[in-house]
Amino acid sequence: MSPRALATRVDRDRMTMKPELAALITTALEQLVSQGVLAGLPDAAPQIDRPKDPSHGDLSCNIAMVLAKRAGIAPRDLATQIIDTLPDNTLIDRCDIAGPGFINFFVNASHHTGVVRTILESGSDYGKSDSGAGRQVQVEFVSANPTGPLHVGHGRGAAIGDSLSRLLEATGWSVQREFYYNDAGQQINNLALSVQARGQGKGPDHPDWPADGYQGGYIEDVAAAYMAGDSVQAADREITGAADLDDLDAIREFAVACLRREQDQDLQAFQVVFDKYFLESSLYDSGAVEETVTTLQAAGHTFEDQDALWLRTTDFGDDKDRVMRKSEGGYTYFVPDVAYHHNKWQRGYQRVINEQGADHHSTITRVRAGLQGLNVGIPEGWPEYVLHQMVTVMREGAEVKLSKRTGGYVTLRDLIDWVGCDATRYFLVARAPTSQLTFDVDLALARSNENPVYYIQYAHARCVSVLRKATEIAGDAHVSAGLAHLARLDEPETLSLAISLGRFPEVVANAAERLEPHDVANYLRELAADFHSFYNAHKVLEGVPETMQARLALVAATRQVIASGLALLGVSAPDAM
RNA sequence: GCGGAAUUAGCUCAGCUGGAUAGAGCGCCGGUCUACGAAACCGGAGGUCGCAGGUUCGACUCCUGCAUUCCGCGCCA
Repeated sequence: MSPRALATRVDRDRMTMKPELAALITTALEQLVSQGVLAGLPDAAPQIDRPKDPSHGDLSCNIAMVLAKRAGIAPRDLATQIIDTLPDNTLIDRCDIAGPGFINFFVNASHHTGVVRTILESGSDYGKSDSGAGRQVQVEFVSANPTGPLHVGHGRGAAIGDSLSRLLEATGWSVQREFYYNDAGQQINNLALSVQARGQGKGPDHPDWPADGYQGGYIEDVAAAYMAGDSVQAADREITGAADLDDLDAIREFAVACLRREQDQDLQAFQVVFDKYFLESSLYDSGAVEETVTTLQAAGHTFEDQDALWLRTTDFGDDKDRVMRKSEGGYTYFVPDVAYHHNKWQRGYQRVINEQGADHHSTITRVRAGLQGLNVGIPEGWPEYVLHQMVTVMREGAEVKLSKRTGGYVTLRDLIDWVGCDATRYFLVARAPTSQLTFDVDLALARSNENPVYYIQYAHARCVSVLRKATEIAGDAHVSAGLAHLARLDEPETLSLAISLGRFPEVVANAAERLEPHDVANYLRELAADFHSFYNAHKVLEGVPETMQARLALVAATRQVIASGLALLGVSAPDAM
């Protein structure tokens, strides 16, 4: 029977250990309050930790120390009273009081091994929760300008943003992934001028080369395609090169289509899919930009100075006021930005997360200020931001600064070509976004446990290999049969693997809550290590049948959790390597 | 100068809303296959958590100051 088939069984109590214990302790505290020992309950639920040292039990609680002072009782004495008052239960085998007043709980082994049943019954649903309750959240990420191929920074944004989206989905949110296309600003004119210049045979060294022209080799490709009358499929329409170097509008349209297509192909190779592409130009077409300006003026947050129109962002915490409309008449970028975010709000997204490079940090205050100025009820901290720091690429001990395609920055495509999609995604998401990231190409290519991607994927392949072998020996009934013998999973390596499997729902919930997907990457590394230790210590396909069956069930559960965890990172879980 | 981020073992990094003797991989030293995949495992050495104060039962974690590195600071996006 497959794990899928098992999932039809009665839905078990999926409550994890921490809240279960917290409830027991709260009951005890209520009892102590009614006995007059305590004056009242604490404000928050008791804090339950997993101690690092196994001799401190499976779970520990500091509540006695927290309440001791207010109760006028020594922490250790209060701990004793809490333990004595704890209701009867099957979760806890015994408790200790340790150090200054920690209560250490030793969980009944059947609760550890029982997770195997839960995992096999839940299948890919194991680890998911519904804390999001189906609420909508929009995640905007990548949002690169269509002026060149995606660089490694966009890659990091793509990896983090997509993984965040997956985490939010796993915790019950309804997620919309959006890409904002800056197709209307000055940089697009520079793009068109650059293509025009290339079409005229000029290079960056030519005296008439545009001032802020794009110098990458890809511009030559675009110019050549334009002159050859090639057709480019971009989003919903097809653009054909007009081959007319005087028609700047035609060049612009064609060039944007070319680069947009290239970015789409990069994202496809990176396994990232967006629900919506939002075009900046549409904000001008719909009048939303004008409307934003009018609204801000009407609200009295603007002033004119030196022929320019300014927004008094200092009223909303900015360190200086910002120009909205330049003296030459055009708008600065942040006006459409405000209009865009207002549009998100109007679309009903009460929660919006923007994932961007930290070099855009200064826009946060500005955009939020503009939104506050609109006075339409948008909360001060809206939208949320996740900022990632820079990525540098190392290869053979030296920083890589050049890319063939761009002549400059290293592209996402370069990384995918060098190390593959899986390794690229893993490495770009495995560090805290706030940390600068060094992408070591040689490490990502290594096929040993110095490379976490292969280490984790290898653990998955090993699981599959053992399960396959077991099926060859005696069909596929072993796994389900093992559920009756989980008590045999009692060796230290086996139990610690089971305990790690039991942590998965906490890890997912916590990573989603904190918007930090790298927690999942770290967890998987540890889980794989636990599995490899178990695997080396105990032969699965030997010994008495009941033990073998129980271990097979454990292996099947491990395979499921590794696969589910990797899926949250957008990394594949191969059956063989 | 202002704002943001960072500073933990030789290297690359974890450290969950403050919790017990600060963890992992690599590298280094030493072990484990007539094989359920050794792409693995086991053991050892290695740290004043940038510095100095403060908060408290308790600080890598919170607060203040300082130092260093990175990123922003345009009528660019």
